[in-house]
Amino acid sequence: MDNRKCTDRLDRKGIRVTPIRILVLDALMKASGTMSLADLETELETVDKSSIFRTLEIFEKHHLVHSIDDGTGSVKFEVCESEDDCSIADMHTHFYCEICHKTFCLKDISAPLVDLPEGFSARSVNYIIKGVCPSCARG
Amino acid sequence: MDNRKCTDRLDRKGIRVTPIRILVLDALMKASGTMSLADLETELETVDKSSIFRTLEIFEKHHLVHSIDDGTGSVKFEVCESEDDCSIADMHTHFYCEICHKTFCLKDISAPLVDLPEGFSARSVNYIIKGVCPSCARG
DNA sequence: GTTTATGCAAATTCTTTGCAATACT
DNA sequence: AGTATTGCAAAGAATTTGCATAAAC
Repeated sequence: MDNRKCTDRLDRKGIRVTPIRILVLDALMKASGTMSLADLETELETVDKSSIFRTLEIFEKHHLVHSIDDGTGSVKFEVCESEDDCSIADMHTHFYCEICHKTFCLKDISAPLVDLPEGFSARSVNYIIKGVCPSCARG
Repeated sequence: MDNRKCTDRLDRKGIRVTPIRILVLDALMKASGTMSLADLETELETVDKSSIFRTLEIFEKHHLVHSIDDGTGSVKFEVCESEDDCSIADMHTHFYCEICHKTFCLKDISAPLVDLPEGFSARSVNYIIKGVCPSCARG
């Protein structure tokens, strides 16, 4: 576990460093894709669900992670790409496979932002494409 | 209530017509925006939650309605625009106001569809922009 | 010593299912 | 008669909160 990296990042965000916060952040940073609260609970056996929940709440408020709702009924979390802020430009496309029920982060594809009618102002974008992933299409 | 219009539409989709299905479809067609199961439950006092749920399930399977997950924790439903099918091209942009917690259908703005990497095939798109709506921005 | 974080348990909310009763064909 | 639909009740799943304990400043 890269304790140092996590500690630094928490520090820079002005989030007080605690063992649990390091564990949660580390798990998220190591994750290949997104993680749900349940995923984190499974991975961090020793840590209580509510602690993880509140940790994620803090992380999100400080724009260290963002949440993605892929329509599966459980919200997914992901560490923000850019260190400084989690802007709209930072949001990328997600793909949900209806066969294997996995959510893929297509980090190279940023979420499109359409022009909104007069008066609407955007703060974040949730862009999920659902369909069949390559490995499910094969087999 | 425009009984006739609902009956016709159900017929054309090959969905057996029942009083409840007419009620649910009518409520959805009259709605200015999207409706959650809870919204429908409130509006159709006499009808049980589970009946509405199963009705929506059937409607969705027959592409008469589609569901939108706006990340609020309750799935919203909406009658498909095109009579025939509810294709990707049919999906439009939704806007969720973080102040008043309302979901707006921007029917004129179709949901963008990015190019996916080799192997991924898209079946539907969920595109939600979150921010502040005109009336909340004002007051 | 006061504030903040954590764990446990339980409440809430939303969704889904089992089953008996009813209505339709 | 036999199938499909509905209501009631309750199960499930995910999220959220209250409160007491423990840790940090």
